[in-house]
Amino acid sequence: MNIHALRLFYYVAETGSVTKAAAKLRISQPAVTSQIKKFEKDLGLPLFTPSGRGVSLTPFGMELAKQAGNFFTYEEQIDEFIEDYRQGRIGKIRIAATYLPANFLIPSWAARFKARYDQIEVVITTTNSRQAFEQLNRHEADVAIYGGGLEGRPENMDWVELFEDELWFVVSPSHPFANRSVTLAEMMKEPFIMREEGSSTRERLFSLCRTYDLKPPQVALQFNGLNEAIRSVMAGYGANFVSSLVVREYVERGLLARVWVEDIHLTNNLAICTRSNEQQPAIVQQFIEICKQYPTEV
Amino acid sequence: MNIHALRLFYYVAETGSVTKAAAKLRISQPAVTSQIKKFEKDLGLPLFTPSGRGVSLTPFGMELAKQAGNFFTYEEQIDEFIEDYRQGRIGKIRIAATYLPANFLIPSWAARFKARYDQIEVVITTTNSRQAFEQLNRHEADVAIYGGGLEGRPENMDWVELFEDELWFVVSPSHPFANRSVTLAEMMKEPFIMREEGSSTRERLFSLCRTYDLKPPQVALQFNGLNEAIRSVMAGYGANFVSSLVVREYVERGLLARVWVEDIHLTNNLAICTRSNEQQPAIVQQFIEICKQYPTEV
DNA sequence: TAAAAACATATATTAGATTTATGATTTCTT
DNA sequence: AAGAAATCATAAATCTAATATATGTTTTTA
Repeated sequence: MNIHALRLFYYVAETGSVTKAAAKLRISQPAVTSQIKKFEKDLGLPLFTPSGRGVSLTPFGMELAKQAGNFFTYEEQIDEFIEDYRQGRIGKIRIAATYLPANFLIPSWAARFKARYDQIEVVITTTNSRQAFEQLNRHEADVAIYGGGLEGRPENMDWVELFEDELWFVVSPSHPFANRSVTLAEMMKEPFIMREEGSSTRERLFSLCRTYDLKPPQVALQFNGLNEAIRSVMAGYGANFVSSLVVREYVERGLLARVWVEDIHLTNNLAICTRSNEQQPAIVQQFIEICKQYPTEV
Repeated sequence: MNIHALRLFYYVAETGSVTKAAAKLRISQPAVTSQIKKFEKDLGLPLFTPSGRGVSLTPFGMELAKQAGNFFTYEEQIDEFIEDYRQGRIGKIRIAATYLPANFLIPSWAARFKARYDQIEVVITTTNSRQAFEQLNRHEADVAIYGGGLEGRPENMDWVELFEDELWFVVSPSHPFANRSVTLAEMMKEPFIMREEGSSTRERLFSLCRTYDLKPPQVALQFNGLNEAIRSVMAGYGANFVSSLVVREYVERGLLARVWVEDIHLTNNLAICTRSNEQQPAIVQQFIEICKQYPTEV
């Protein structure tokens, strides 16, 4: 494919105008026009249609512009990689993670990694799971670390499963349900401390209610962070449904108490995810090795 | 970044030899050497070190080769995407249609089309005939499917005629005119169930009255849908003037009755319309083929 | 209706990639 | 060990392809 032509096309698609694209590229307008025309002829498909005194994209053009966008983003990443190397900053690893791993797992992995590769920059971005995969797809991240259900995992990814982690119902130790066994219906009558929308645990609790045809619990308080939510549970403001990894220590120290809800056994599947059919840089492979070696050491 | 140079570099890295890379690329060996040298100078980092009478990669070269491999794999994927689109394996077809075809013809065509090209998105917009052509002109639709008179068809369009369809006067079976032959003047004294303004059948009935210098019929009821209008005719609220395609089944089942109006034989011409002097994408051609093959199979 | 804006086309120019010819170094062969 | 073969490097000439300049066409705006 003619990448030069693809690039000019992409600029036109982005700016919506041949003239503007030419200005941005600092070349003449006819240079852009002729490249686009030739490109369309090569492809055998039209990219633009006249629209007033400008142009607008065909459906195919729109799709191609998206692809081109990702492609040139990747090109930029390679440039950055080269620049890092030239500057002697041997490298960088960019991790997109959901809340749980970012707060409870990555800190120890990153520390171990840094101890061995102290020159390597480790950049961690915390997002929800959808955005994590989008970042990976757009080559804005090298790996995604994901804790959640098995459903809804994207196709074009390689998965390295780390471990399974139980989801627990927890309340304050002074709560009547503390260390008792109750039905799901009873549990759902309690007020809950909730995380923000997009939290996979929140979604799973709600879908659990739909499955068993129960009214979702009342939302006592809502927090945009896991620690804050847990602190609020300890203070007795409501119940929570949360990864055992996060609360085990609190339960052991008697600051939180489990509630055994009959027949409900959900797990979070923790996994490291990379784009499939791709050769990963050595440092990325090294990082994944460390994660596999010390999966749960907090 | 110089992608051309990156490509030559990648071939050398893959084959492990400048000469072999040149042979694979079908260019001369000095062409490859000079590009690599220039690339190394641009980057400010060496990619190869001499090794015997050949070359071998530096650590940086190895990492860059991985990145380049992924990058060119992505390029190939874009090529495949383009090829898929060109072959009509993926894509979108946007159909602007008038009421009759959108309700009575396109459903079966679209089903057949989808069965063969399940990756293709089919978007159907129902409008009146004028707007259908405007959409086509503005490149907001790929084809227009039009049922109506031959007059008033825009110039700059290519037409594929599908079939002719008689327009019938119909009444409820208990109506005194049922299965009888009457004059146009007599027919026009009956109250009519009318479609909304902009309906081409409505327009043609009114222009028929003008032609024969008759007062237009009284409007018994007006509906914004064809099915609703027909149901109202069956219930005996008035007469209608409608495509035989729509009512044939009702007439055969004795739910509606024709009225033969002397010397009046109007037809709807059903046609598929595309912008002329344009090469249509393969999928659009395929869709038109299906329409031609099964014109009236409801 | 004239002016301005935006894209298209034709021709000329220029940048840069390739070829050809040849040199330098290393390895293989006998 | 010497000559042949293989491999990469360099220099000059050639050729391809992208760009610039000038101008035309269409559409919108004043």
